[in-house]
Amino acid sequence: MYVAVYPESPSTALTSALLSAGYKPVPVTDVADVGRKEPREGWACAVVELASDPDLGIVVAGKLRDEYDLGVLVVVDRTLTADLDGRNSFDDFLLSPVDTTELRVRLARLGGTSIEESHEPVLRHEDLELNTATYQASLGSSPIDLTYMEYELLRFFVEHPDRVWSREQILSKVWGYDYFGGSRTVDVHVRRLRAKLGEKRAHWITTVRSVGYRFS
Amino acid sequence: MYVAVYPESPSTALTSALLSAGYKPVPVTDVADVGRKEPREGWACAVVELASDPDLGIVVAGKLRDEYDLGVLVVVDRTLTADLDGRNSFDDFLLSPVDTTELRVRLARLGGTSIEESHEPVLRHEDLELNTATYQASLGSSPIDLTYMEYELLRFFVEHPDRVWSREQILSKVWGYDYFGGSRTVDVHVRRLRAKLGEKRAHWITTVRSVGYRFS
DNA sequence: CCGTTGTGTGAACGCTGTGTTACATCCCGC
DNA sequence: GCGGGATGTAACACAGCGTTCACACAACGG
Repeated sequence: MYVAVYPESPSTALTSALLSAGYKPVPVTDVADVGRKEPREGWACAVVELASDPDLGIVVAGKLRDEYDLGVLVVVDRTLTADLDGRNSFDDFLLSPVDTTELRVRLARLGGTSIEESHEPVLRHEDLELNTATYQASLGSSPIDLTYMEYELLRFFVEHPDRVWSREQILSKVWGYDYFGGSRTVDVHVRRLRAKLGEKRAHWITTVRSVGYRFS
Repeated sequence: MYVAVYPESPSTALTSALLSAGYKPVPVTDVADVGRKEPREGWACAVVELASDPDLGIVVAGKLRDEYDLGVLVVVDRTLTADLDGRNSFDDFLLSPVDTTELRVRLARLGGTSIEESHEPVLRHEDLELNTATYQASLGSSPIDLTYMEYELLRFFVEHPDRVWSREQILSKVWGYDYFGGSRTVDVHVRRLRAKLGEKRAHWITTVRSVGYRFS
């Protein structure tokens, strides 16, 4: 995980914090240097330390983000925090003295799954996707049409895989604690789910005889 | 600029920092309380303090973001920072003790993104245009005549597409959180909207049976 | 091999949720 | 106050869906 660090001579505190967080800091002298020194696997993100020339640092941050499409974390002295107000040329910032754990978490948020994706509450299982915000489901690229109870049941399974659930447990968890109905209801819905999942994926729901069902 | 603050009894340090940053903190007891106490102008964002029960706080943060579409800032004790790693149920975080300036900048960054959108006087969806300044709507080049409630409902949908909204959520967001009326009201207005949108575009509003409506 | 028990499957039933219409009420300009 | 449009509410019909039933089949033990 290589991280481009500007300016060329970052504080030793920042460098050691980056190292102990598991990153390899690479100092760069200017924006173009980021292109020249880019490692084969690419940059994880960039860190810009605002020190002697805060305004220049802000500009560099913007260029790194716009021209190189990097996530940019700005490290700012506590006394200069107000300078960041209204700026949007960086993705996140951090006050110095740097807290190593905070640095690690913020870099992980930058580098990890993009913010857009993480905004969507999507449950996945292999090529199945359940978008809990839109109540839409899809297998691979093709959407599948699930009724309300089918969706709720499948969501329960995806959220609680790899263990056996009795029909009574499933009824109380999916249909509600106060539900009184025959346990065969679960059977029928499981069957319909299997049918809609298709032959290849029907075995995701395993019958455990005289116990219940398991999803995996 | 109202800010929903969870849990109900936030630390005095946080409260005073919010006040001196120019925000009005409103303590909420739980997720549903956010709907009940929502001011007319809406929330600027939400702040969740992780204290006695960090896991619960994380869950609440996620619900505030997903169900109420709020920007969520989490305040975490330095010793608990690592708990945030890998979590994505919030938009930003802040270490305590709270630095007032840092708080102000981070809240501005949170609110700023949504303000940008709402500052645009014209909302669009495909060939639909809603001019929020003049309260006029048009499909392609032909203007359509919407009543006040129709306009407000359509605006809500255009501003919050691609997710399901329950009738209760729509009522509280469009009609006002203190509105008590039958949820069939929503049905009827949705129907009127569909009629005015025309046959070709009526499906923009999808019925999600036993859940609500989705605009996309 | 048979009897029992548990599960898959298809069809039928009944109910809930929704679309739709009609009507009552409210609001505002005249 | 009157008229007309906008909005809320009630009533009804229907489609979709969940539940139940009946039966066939599979699994298991003796």
